[in-house]
Amino acid sequence: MTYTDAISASIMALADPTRRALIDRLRGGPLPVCDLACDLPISRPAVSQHLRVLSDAGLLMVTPQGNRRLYSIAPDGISQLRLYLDTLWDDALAAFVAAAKQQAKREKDARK
Amino acid sequence: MTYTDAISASIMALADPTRRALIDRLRGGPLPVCDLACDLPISRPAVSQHLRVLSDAGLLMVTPQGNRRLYSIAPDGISQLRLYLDTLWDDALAAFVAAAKQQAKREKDARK
DNA sequence: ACTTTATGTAAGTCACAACTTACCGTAAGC
DNA sequence: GCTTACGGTAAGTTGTGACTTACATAAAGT
Repeated sequence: MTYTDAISASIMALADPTRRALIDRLRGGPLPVCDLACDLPISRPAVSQHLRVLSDAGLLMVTPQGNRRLYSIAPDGISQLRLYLDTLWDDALAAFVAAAKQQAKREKDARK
Repeated sequence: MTYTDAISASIMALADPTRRALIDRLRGGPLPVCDLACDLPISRPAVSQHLRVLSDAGLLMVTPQGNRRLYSIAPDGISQLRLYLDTLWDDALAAFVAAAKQQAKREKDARK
């Protein structure tokens, strides 16, 4: 289960509101840093640092294009997170159903 | 899109490694605080605080049972996160495909 | 009734991460 | 070649959040 480390990095990267804003801004397609920074209330270096974190987590790709660097969402990174949540959801639901059954059984026994 | 705030709280709650450990520990079913705290390297109050954060984020449910409080994963909370990631993945994939097409077109034009 | 067990809350400490400014490359445009 | 956009890195500051210990509460056991 070494894959957990990648998941960990992804979730921690997405935890910051500014970084989620960046991700949401990239939903439409690739954008250069200046476009991302101009409508955020923080400095451009701060944006660069956030982009670094997101890239390291495997959530973003970079494609240098002449003078600029186009950032875009990496579907693979999102996919891994989805997978993690899917198994978590399965387990949670199974546990929920089991707990409900157990509760019903207890109530039935109590009525006797 | 007020739902983003709930998502925000969920992701930030899951960002902490200790809290993810708690969640993973609860995959099997409900557990009291002492069971959760005993195999973690931090104090029990710290665990209580983490459980509070997870509960506030809608990721955990509590069912008091006599002396103890049983914590369990709230499927609804996980479900909301899954939904968020699903739309994000859809957008990311669409953007990826669009970018690939655009790239192919550029290369075709360049060959002429 | 008293003690023990299980848990939450308060207050204070400390490390870290999210900023800032300053600086350094590198590709375009004139 | 110089200047101007674009963007990453370095170093320093600071707010926040993850701990700690100490205390409070409430149900169970004896």
